Amino acid sequence: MTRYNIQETEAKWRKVWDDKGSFVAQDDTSKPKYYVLEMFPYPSGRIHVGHVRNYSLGDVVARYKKAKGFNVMHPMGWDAFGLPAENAAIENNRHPGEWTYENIGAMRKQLKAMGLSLDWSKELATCHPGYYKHEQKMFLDFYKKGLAYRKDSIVNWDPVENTVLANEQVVDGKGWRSGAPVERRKLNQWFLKITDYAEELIDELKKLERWPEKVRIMQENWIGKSQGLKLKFDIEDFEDRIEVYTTRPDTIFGASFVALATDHPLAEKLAGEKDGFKDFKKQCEAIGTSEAAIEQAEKLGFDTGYRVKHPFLENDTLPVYLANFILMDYGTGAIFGVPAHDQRDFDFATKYNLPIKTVVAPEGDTDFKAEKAAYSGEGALINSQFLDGKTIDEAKVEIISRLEKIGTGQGTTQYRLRDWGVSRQRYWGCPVPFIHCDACGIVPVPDDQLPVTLPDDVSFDKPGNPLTHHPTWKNTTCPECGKNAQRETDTFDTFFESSWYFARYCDPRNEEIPFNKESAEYWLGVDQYIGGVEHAVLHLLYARFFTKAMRDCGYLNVDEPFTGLYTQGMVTHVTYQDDQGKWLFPKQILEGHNGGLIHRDTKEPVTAGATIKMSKSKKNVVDPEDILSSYGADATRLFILSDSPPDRDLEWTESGVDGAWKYVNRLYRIYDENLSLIESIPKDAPDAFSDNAKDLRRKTHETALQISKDIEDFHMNKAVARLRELSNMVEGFKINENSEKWAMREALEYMAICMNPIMPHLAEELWQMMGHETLLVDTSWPVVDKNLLQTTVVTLAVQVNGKVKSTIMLPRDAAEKEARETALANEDVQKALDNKEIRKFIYVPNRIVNMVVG
RNA sequence: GGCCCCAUGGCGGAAUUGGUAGACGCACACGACUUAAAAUCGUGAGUCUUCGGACGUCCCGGUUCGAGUCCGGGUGGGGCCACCA
Repeated sequence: MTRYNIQETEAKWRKVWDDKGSFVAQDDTSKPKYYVLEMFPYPSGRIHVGHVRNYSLGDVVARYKKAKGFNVMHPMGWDAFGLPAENAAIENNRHPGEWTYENIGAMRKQLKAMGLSLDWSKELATCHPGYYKHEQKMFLDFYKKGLAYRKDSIVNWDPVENTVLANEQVVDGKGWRSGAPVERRKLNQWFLKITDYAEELIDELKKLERWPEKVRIMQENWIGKSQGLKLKFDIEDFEDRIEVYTTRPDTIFGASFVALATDHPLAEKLAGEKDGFKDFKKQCEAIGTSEAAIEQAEKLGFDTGYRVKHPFLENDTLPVYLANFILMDYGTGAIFGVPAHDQRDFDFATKYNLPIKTVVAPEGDTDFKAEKAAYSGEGALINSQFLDGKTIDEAKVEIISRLEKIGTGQGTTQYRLRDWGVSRQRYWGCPVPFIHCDACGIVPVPDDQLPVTLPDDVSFDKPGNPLTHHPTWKNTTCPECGKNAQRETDTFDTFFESSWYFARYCDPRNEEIPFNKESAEYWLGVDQYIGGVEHAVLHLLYARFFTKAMRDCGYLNVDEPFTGLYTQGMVTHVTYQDDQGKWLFPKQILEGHNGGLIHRDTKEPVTAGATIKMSKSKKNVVDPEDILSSYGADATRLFILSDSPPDRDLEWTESGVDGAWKYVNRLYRIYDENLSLIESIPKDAPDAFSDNAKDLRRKTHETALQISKDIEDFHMNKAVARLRELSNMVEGFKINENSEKWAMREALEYMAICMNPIMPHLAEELWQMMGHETLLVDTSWPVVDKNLLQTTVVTLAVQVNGKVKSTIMLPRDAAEKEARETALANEDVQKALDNKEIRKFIYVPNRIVNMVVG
């Protein structure tokens, strides 16, 4: 018996595929195309188990679709700009670029060890000037189209690091690295007008049928479309009017105050001179930006002393407050407060002793009063003059139409979505291609001067943006007037690069064009995109927006980037701690003689804790490189695809990988032991098959069919189970005659092809062992003979009063009479019937018999 | 607080979409091989049982000849968003 040498064999086949260019995609319109893409990795230095899961899943799809006759493109690249490179530069005194490219080299090697069917000829890195050049041009085109603009905005500013922080980098109101309290600062920043596409982005979600419902709902909520009313209030003794936005215009008669955001343009005008205004503003700003702080924050108000006229109540006026809970960047930055029907307004009114007027009552309770809390449920209008008795929806329509008639209000659609701020005060990103000129203002960099490249000689010894500190880089001349001017030193948010890379794979080496338009229109949208659900909103929304913006700037005629999306679950692992509570790596753990866990070196006892997402801080991580080198790629892939459905969390266990490894070896043994038996069998099928052979053939064809269904549904765990069922049958199959030999060979061939998406190296090796001259990767998915699938005899359950009492054998599609006779002839059934009268006889052919007895 | 998802043996999970619950695997037990262990192979197992059966898919109720699956109510767990008017 030969032993299966995993390392050698796997390396051998990877080389063969590589030398033959088996996975290099060509534009070929004679075949249906299939574009498989996994979210590209950030080159942090090493791949982690999440990557292994992501790329194993994608590879199953890519290899399967190739076998199914599709022209498959399955490329890989690197999301190479980002903060970690700068942090590494600071810590190790290295250039971010050098660090990044070194990491790419290391990770490419790791990925290649997985035997993925990737087209490496299309590899790209977003930090390459040949990549970001096109991105700069794209931004200029967006600018021309009015999709990019500058405005003042409030940002999280770290006063120690001298930089803007993303919301995620603010922890408990402090900078994540400096620990300094974050300030809110107004900065002039670049924005992309994603809000222009709010309607289309929300509308086209409906068309993305092959996206998880969950992700579509998340995007829908994020965009947050709401129907409402904009309404202008006249202020007594003041020339301006206050415009408010509400989604509950029906409650207008319950309004008891109007409130403005503290940074509303009118705030200063109305209250600027008043005592205590400055203190009030300071108090509001002191409240942190963290969620916890906001939640605990008390409602604060400042009475401006002004009053507005109620649009329907002649002599009624409402006080105008400034309030800390009103957001300037949603709606109009002003509201009318209805304490009885909005909890925030209720809290505010209680605090400042404002009237609480109930105007909506639950059905059948017209005397209802919202006394302890706001009531936001269904009901009918009360205390509202001409609205009384109407439902909320009817009242909304009525109010909007009346106000539109008198011209003080207008029904509007509002979105929660904000424009995308893309400026970052960072070095390792794509420079924003603009020039600041004292005379001409903001001037785009001319096309022939692109790309604006990053300087190599940078230092990170001072906090803040190295581009600003660079002695010469920002000095340039104005393209319009020729005078001295300065470059923009901000770089783009790194979500910028990932918003269009899927198109760049269509001619990634071309420096002249961002992508080949014709080719991109052939390949896009991505038929199957796979990645973590954590990108459900940001990346996936930005990429959708970019695609539409590129379309409108004439780049390509595609509406949506990803027609199919799959979001995979996380990989978890048990945590380990020693007696001192120190976290330990799984590979530091051994099982002691008494069954308890001990430390591999110190032999001290160890406790196993919760199973949670792998994280470096809890040390519950395994290094894919260790796993790949000891178990090989096939076993690793098999394990990761085996038990858990891909959208759920996967618990990594050492015994699980071990089991997968055993199965790889077992499969090899099955083939090795059977090959000599079937060697001499002629290619042509025999005229007749034994029953035994027929059973195997049925299982073989059924398995091929099931596995293809399972893969198409992303039920990789089920596909593995089917494969194991077939191999179990093959293993126990006794060969007595030629037709059985023939069926055995067919089973082994089909099984190898079905194995290929999951364990490609082994499958290729077995294929060769069976004497095939061509490669398995170039072999088509097996043809399923539907005639073999149906058995002539079916086993079906016989129930008495809904409880299974026995099973009977019947010819397929047997008539009811025969079913009844066979069922009644059954001893167990007779016993259960106990001579009682059969009141009803139910027979569903090939499914079930059920008898109801009295 | 809002929106969404989930609940099946000791564990991960299957179940033809309303038709024999527990496929496939992990862990376990016993047996074979071995001086022994590992590896490998074989056998067993939802629970209780007076060995006739009875019960069983988080709990309560409903629809149905028949419910893990559908409907109503609850409990528990998870995810996303969150002062969005």
